[in-house]
Amino acid sequence: MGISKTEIFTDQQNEIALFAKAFGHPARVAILQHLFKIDTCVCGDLVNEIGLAQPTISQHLKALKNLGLIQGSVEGTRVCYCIDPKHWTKMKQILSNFLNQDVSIKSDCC
Amino acid sequence: MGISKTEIFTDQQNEIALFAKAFGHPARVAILQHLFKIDTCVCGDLVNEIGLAQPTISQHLKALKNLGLIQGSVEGTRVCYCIDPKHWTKMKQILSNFLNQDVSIKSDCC
DNA sequence: TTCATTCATCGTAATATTGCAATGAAGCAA
DNA sequence: TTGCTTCATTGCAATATTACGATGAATGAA
Repeated sequence: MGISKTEIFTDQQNEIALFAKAFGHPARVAILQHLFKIDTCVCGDLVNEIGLAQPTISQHLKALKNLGLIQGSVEGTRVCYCIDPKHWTKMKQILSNFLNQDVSIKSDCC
Repeated sequence: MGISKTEIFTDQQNEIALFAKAFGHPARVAILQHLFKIDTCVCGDLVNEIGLAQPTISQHLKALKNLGLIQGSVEGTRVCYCIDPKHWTKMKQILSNFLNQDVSIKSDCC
């Protein structure tokens, strides 16, 4: 009913899904790519860089922050965001494990 | 407005988001893991394996199939699903490229 | 043919997500 | 103080997703 029945899945499955959902929107992909590109951290430049309204960007940043993938530090009236390397690496390992399951070479289905 | 503004993002960003969305639900993660585990293909066993109703599983399978990640072949009254190795590999490369962006080692944000 | 099995599709309800205008909170400058 | 800037939050509308009962299509068995 529009709500995922998380309780019938393993913690691992739910964790993979949670992380994957973070990348499930092009705006969040763009935000992360931009944070990677410029090694100094950015703030509201993301609003100019990506063509979405400021509240929308703020919402996406919040989602990424809640997952721990980015961190923000206040600098006067500005807020500086950057990748959180530790959590990014952890997430990367979890997703890579899932993606790298071996595809058995038999090409035929059934 | 509930609709992603895909037009303001690059094809690459939209593609990453589309694939990631496929893993953004634990049921689809579970389906894929099960298809990997048993190397012979499965059909409605997925309904028993995962605790969701048959139409729900069917819906998730359709989503995965539309992305090309799995393929299904009819066998009498049954339908046999399995990973599509070619598309899986392609998807894996696209997502890995994104995940493996270098985290610059400077730990401090701004 | 009739019946049972298997799966897809339809229709619908409940919830989630996306997006933005309006507003609020916090800092800095004058 | 006032005003400006920057960002977060609130509130709401539009759309998407998730889930399942009911039904339909196709096959095989009797």
